[in-house]
Amino acid sequence: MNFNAVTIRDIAKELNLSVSTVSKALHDSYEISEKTKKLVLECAQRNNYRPNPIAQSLKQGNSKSIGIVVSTIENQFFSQVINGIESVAHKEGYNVIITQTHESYDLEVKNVNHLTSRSIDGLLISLSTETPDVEHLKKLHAQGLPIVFFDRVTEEINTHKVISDNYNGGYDATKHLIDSGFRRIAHITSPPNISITKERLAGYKDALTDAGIFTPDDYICYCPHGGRDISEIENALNFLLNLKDKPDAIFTTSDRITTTTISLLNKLKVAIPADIALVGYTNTTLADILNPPLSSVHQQGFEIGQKATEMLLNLIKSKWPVTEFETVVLPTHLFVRESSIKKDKNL
Amino acid sequence: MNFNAVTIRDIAKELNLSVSTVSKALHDSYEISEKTKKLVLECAQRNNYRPNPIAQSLKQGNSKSIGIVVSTIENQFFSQVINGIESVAHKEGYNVIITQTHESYDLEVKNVNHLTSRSIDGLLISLSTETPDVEHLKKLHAQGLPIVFFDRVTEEINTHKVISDNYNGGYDATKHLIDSGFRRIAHITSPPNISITKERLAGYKDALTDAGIFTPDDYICYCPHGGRDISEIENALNFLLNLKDKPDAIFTTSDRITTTTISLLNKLKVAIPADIALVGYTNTTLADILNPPLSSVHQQGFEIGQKATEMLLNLIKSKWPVTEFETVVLPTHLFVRESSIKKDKNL
DNA sequence: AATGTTTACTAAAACGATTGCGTAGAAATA
DNA sequence: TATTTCTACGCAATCGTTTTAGTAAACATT
Repeated sequence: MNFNAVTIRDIAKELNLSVSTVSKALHDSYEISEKTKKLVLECAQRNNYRPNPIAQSLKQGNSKSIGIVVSTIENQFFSQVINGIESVAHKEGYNVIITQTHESYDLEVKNVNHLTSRSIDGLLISLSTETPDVEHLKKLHAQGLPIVFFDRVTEEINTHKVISDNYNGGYDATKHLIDSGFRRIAHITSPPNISITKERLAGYKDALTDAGIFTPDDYICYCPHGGRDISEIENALNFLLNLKDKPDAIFTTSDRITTTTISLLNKLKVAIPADIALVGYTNTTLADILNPPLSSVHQQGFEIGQKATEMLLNLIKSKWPVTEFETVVLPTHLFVRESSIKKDKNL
Repeated sequence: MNFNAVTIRDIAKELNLSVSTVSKALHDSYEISEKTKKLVLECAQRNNYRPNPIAQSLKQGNSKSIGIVVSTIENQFFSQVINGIESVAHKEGYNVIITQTHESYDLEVKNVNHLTSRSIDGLLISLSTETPDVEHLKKLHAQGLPIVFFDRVTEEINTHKVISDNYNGGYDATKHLIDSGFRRIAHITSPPNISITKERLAGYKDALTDAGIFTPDDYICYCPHGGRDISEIENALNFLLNLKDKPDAIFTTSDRITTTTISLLNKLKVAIPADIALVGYTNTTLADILNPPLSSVHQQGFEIGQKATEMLLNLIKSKWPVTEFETVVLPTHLFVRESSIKKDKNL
């Protein structure tokens, strides 16, 4: 049931004009007299006529909408990215269709299929943690669908990418902990297959190496689902807290892992930072009022969204197949709060 | 640039068949011989043919997608609602287009127009705080667009609605504060024009009245933009804290107002709950690890989304104009945490 | 053999908007 | 008056798919 019954044809009938005259009048064509234009416009207004965009899309061969795939919009980083995307897309008359993978590969494939089968003009995607390969995207990319990756990218597809400076984010967070006097710094992170994990981990490792601190591999814990399930982080913490050389600080990646870690440490009566200091990778606007206020690496979510969308729209609008691609890296910023300030426990 | 060039016509040409034969073969019609079907299917596969959904939509008169209008997805309540919406919509093969008003009336009108001009089959909307009237929706409703309101509803349009039990949420929160020994309970809330404000306010007032507590009107502060700007809450708090009969507790509505209130009180060194107790209306998953852990009225966001979508899909699928509408009210749940527990300040 | 039935396909008309081309009638020009 | 030019509009094709209404040819029935 199409609720909007008023078509260009209805107007034509009502005014005893041809369909093409009405269409041209609505487009303010020079071929139509002012009198007729006025007549048509008035009639369209009165009947609340709205051109059927589906018909327009069919005619024009584009849908003026772009698809977004993220893990979950509950993650403030992603909702900030989406705001950035919208700010650019809407300005250019593009609509945005948001889908969530909840870190599942299955859902990612389904969403991508759904989006392309709804005829999007381009795709913005941050890969799911569980995505083992990108064949589903390679095919589309080969067919000419403009794709821009952001946040979690893949090297297997050559296209534009926008990421945070994850390496330096990881380096800075770790160095800050070192500079604050911590030496046994653990790392709880997402699965090792996704790009952000590797990059942040590399930063973490290099900061430690540069400071001459040896860190056992035991200190690095991976959460298979990126912290989707509390148990993943419970396991990691149990493991870390039971090590004979218990860490005195933890560097966590991702919103979910970070906030869940605080929650669990609080529950376990492990004082932050007295017993264990914490620096997270998170964009939550609540970092300031958490208990304790959370030191965190902040990413320019909004800007990432903006940049990615600009690049995507360039691809979409390009008349020629684009072969030169670039990867934009935006800086991260470390906010130091209480959770990483060395305190004497007995103070 | 449509990236998918292969049409049903291409296949027809390649196999020397008619377009209709190909279409029917792809739809496994009984009119087509097995041999031809196999031929067509193989050819479609080989050329990676995918039906153009826009053409299908045009033909079928529906777009299989529903529009959502919320104030902002950064608000966890709304992202939870959206998850609920998606869970139902996707199961039924419907796509979802999310738009944000950021509490602006202008954006609400724009988004609604954009959505309907993108041919949605139905609309799920929570009104913006700044929306003065619903003429833009009345028109569409009159034209037969299926609409379901949730959260912030209007009485001026007769259709399905799904809301939280805001009255009881307000009542319970206030009663809890009273039972905890607080007597001077202020209320910081959204503008008085939106439904949730009125309902929660009524609950707040009744709880006080029922307890025989007189409360001056001064104790009720409205944030014109629903707390979008920090200054709104700063003003409210300044006002409340400078009253000669300073409140000993505050009941706040909405995620934004609640979390900003904590943040500001912390900054002002006003101890929660020792100086001022706090109960908020919020769905943040971080309530537990805030400083202090926040007592809050929790709404069934996911379920609201589910229910609203079920009702919308019923409207969409109905062959007959629906005239009997219902308003579903889902219970809220008060989580008591530290922020509202009476404490002797000098303890 | 004449008629009915089935099989397997095609032609053409939708869906709604856009647009190149054609043209009647008015106006301008020769 | 005859011819050209303009003006203002209509016709018909188009986008890709679906669907209704056919129709030849093969087969079966009487």
